[in-house]
Amino acid sequence: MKKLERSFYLQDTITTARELLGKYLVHETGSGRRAGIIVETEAYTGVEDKACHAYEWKRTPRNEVMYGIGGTAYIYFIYGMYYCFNVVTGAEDNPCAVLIRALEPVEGLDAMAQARLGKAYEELDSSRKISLTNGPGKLCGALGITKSQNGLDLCGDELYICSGPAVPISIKATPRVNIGYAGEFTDKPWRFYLENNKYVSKK
DNA sequence: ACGGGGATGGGCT
DNA sequence: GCCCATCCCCGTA
Repeated sequence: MKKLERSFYLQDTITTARELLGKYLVHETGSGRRAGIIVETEAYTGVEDKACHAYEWKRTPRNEVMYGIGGTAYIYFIYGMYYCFNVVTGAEDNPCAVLIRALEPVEGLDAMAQARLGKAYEELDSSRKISLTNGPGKLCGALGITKSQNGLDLCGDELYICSGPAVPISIKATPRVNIGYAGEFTDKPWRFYLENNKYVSKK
């Protein structure tokens, strides 16, 4: 299990979104490591993509880090209560990102259960175990990801992604979730997930 | 099973 | 003052 290098993140956004499936997302917190396998992603392909925060070169304090180099963490606050974690892709000044939508928990299960529900992992029924990380806001809660990690370099030591086991995987593609405002981009099949994985957020 | 609606507050016009 | 790349609960069946 090797930390992904810069070159991985410099690939085009859709390739990166597909290749992130099966990789390990790791957060080294003050109280231990929390990690999970990435099972669902969405590609936001840049200034032409009406669903992308940087559509038409929009540049504000919130999305500023999207203009950085591939391999930067882009984390934003949404709906008054949740965070979403994204991986910036491609060269600088080419603002694209991949939203991580779901994880399969691997390490730090008790810390995740504590963070989300205030309980020990083994106290949870199976549906509560699944709902620990089967959505973008949920996985941030479980891993302890907040705005304070916005802009971190994923080639660093706090928040990073590792290669997974070389296992055959089957990838499904569908339209992205909750972007009905994006006109002709609404139906682009840029959401990817591991088929048959029970931690995927929907269908 | 499925759907409707409320929570909740930063970000931006 | 409206929007939002979400989540969870509480109806109906």
